[in-house]
Amino acid sequence: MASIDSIESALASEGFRLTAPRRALVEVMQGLGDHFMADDVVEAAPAVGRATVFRTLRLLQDLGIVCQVVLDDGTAAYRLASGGHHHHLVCSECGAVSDFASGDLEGLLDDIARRTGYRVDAHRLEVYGVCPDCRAREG
Amino acid sequence: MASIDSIESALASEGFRLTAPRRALVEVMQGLGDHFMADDVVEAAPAVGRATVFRTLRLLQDLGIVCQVVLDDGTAAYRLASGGHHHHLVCSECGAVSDFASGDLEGLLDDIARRTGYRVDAHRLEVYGVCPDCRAREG
DNA sequence: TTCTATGCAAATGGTTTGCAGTCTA
DNA sequence: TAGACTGCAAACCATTTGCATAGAA
Repeated sequence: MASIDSIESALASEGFRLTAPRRALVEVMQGLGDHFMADDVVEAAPAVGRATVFRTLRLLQDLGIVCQVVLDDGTAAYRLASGGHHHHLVCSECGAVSDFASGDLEGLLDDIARRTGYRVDAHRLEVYGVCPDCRAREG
Repeated sequence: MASIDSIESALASEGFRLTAPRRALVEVMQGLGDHFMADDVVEAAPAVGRATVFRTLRLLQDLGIVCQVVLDDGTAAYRLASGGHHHHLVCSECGAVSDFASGDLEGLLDDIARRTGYRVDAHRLEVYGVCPDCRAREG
């Protein structure tokens, strides 16, 4: 999870400032756990206006500080990005979201490019299952 | 692309009927190409009520006849499913959506399961790039 | 002082729901 | 005739926008 300082410099490098409301929002997001909806942030930061929450989420997403997770049911949630390219592992039982990187996917994408003639630029992989904790709980 | 007949039996096997509006919607979707938004269907089928379009899309999605495509920008579109598990290849230039199956991904998922302790049940992979036609057009 | 950022409230857009009427087995 | 299905319109909900104000360089 990115530190406030690194977020501040990421903003600065694009000409944006880490204002008080933005700082408050980042802190709230850090407290919200591994994923959250826009509305969770709105509720957890009552001092910050709704519009600012959405504007900030979009800004942070553009900067790669926040990323989207597509859940099981197709709805989207947000998450503080762990940095670098990664994929999400979503637990269908408890909703936990964690991430993983996978170099192995690159070979697969090369293969797809070769077979289809596409130039492959980006991808999105979400994996759904049951996390170790939930598996243990269920025996 | 599934035929009307196969869709009718898929519906029947779950106790649903292929009514006239539903048939009209499927025909409209077939004419809409490789992907479409709910609203495209609403506009292309003026004789069918908006609510029926949404109810039918959901029904067909539950039956696996229609699938969701998550586009580049995170918005979701629909598509008549090609049957079986597959992934989507989305062209960022022209928006074309095609699909591909990939057995190679299974090994990768096994590996993820092994490393994380998750029981992996499902996944969603969307690949974004530029299709051969667009690449040719741009030289 | 100038430009960015904010808050509020209203507008928007897509999706769902309530309900009375229609169709079909 | 009973149950599934439909259309319409209203309700809903999340997100965006307009605009006047506040704040930082």
